[in-house]
Amino acid sequence: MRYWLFKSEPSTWGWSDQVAKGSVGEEWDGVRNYQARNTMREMKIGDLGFFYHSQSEKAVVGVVEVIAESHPDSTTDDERWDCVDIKAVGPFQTPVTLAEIKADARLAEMVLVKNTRLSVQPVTADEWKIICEMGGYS
DNA sequence: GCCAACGTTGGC
DNA sequence: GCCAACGTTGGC
Repeated sequence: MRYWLFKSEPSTWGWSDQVAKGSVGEEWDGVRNYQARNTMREMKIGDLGFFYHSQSEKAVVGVVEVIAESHPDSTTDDERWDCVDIKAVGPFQTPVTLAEIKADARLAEMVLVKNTRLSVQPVTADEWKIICEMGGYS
């Protein structure tokens, strides 16, 4: 079991949109970046991920689960682009902000901090645990 | 709204 | 194959 982070602008596709899809979930489509795509290709069904709101909010707001492994992105005919499907699992009691993450020395090596522009990222088991605790998620 | 960082494209 | 130009993302 591995852990990941999915970044989205809430105005385009937010946590509430993801929740509205329920257990059916939704494609994490629209990714046009090789590094992010390669990360998605490593995902397995049952892996968990953080759902992060970029732009105005800049916070981890909930947890999602991978429900379909990498497959062609239905929003393009370009066969270079794949994506996975995810469903919402549950919200954080308290969103964990980027500022809080940056303020915690244990999280200084997070991809979220080191490579701010990457939209799909790996998260280590330690980072996962720390952020879940910060968010009151169990 | 600005700007830095980064990825991609295209000319040579 | 290199590198300049350009476009996009995302934090501030």
